[in-house]
Amino acid sequence: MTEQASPSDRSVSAPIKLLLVDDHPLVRDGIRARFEADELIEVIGEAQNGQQALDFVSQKMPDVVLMDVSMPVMNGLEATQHLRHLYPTMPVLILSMHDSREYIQQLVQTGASGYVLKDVSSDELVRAIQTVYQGGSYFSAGVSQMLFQGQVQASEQKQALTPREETVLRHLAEGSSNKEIARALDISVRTVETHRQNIKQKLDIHTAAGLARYAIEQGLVS
Amino acid sequence: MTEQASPSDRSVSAPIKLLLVDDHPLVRDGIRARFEADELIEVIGEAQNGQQALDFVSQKMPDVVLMDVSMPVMNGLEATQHLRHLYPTMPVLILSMHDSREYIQQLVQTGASGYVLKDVSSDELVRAIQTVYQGGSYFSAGVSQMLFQGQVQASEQKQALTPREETVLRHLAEGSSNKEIARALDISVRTVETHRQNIKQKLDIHTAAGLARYAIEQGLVS
DNA sequence: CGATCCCTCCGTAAAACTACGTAGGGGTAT
DNA sequence: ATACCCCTACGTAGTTTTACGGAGGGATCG
Repeated sequence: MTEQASPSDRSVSAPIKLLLVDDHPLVRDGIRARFEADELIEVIGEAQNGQQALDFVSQKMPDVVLMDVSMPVMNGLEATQHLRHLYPTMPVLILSMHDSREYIQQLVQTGASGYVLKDVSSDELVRAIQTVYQGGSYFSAGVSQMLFQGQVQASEQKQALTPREETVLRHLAEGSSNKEIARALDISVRTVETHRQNIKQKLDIHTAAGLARYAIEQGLVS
Repeated sequence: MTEQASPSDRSVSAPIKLLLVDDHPLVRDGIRARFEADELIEVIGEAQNGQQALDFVSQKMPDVVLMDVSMPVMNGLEATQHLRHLYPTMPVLILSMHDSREYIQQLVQTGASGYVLKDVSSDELVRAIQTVYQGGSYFSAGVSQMLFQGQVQASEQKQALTPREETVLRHLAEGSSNKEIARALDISVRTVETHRQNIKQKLDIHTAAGLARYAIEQGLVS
């Protein structure tokens, strides 16, 4: 009978206060609609990008943040980093379409409490939210496998790209050749090649197409 | 007082029967939830991919098909082509995340009655459905501009890829080299090269990264 | 049957990319 | 000042991709 809602008496007291972060109104509407009839979860706010999410959290503290990854202005990865820094205990559940390993690992290392793919059912989403609210971790089927596959060597290698490398990668992913990138950035082709080498080594990707794919998944282009 | 519902008396008789085609349960749930309270539109079925959509349409004729583009098994473009062929008058409203020109033009030329981006509001989606049901066309803001920009020269060039070419492109966009693709498909490296050449020529793209980007935009991968 | 398209494979040559190394200059942190 | 990282650039070598050409077998359609 305390005022403070603790995980164990959640179902009989206040619902879980959820902040919804996704740039697609349709997706937000959908999730909101699903939770409207649900007494365990209450959507107390929506945000269209990471920046709005941070603003909202600073005003009304939600219990859980449900976060899309690819968004304009500030993407889910950055937003999660900030959130983790500002509110270390606030659970962030990632809602994403992508199931690539590098992607997920990066987010988990950043501090996400869970990761669900957008092809989950509503019911599974509810379970995931409840789980992270109670301090646990939740990962969709398939996601967890990937995490534990290459965890050992992956945890220390995945290095962040330097700003310049990111620029080169962006151009590359748009379909430019080394020569074109060199012209655009006004540097030598050899330098572009060097950057490309370093990128490939850091990401452990070995084809131009693979790099393009990675860049797009990261939201670096288009 | 006729049994047959005509566009003009829609609001006082039977609601618009809608088929929902999207591979993400969350999106389907969301749209369905939005229309549950709406008496003008009734979701009479859902499909996770183009094949299922065709199957459903052949059994229960919906008034409008709301179709996502990037889906496994059979994507929205193919499905729309088939639908247009089988049921020339059935309105197909495309619901997509992508706003690239080639993309939209291809779909419109295929026979889609409308094209809305996934960042529309629910209300706009309702208007779009009503519009195409009544025989009109509906395009999100921004989309229509693109359509009329480069309409002239674009209408005759963009050739469709053959199934085999699409398969090769898919592998390529996942980051595989020609050698790896050849092994995977059990064909010669030279054949893969030929396919790649033909793809590049058809799409007028000249780098592996560009092809990967195109494939991802088309929803061929991940 | 002829025409056409698709898939398969090859030759040749140039261009681009990959892989590994080295290295100087500039900035920054300790 | 020393160490470290980033950006720049080059050498060399091998591999892959790009670009152009031709060609045979199989399926389909008129």
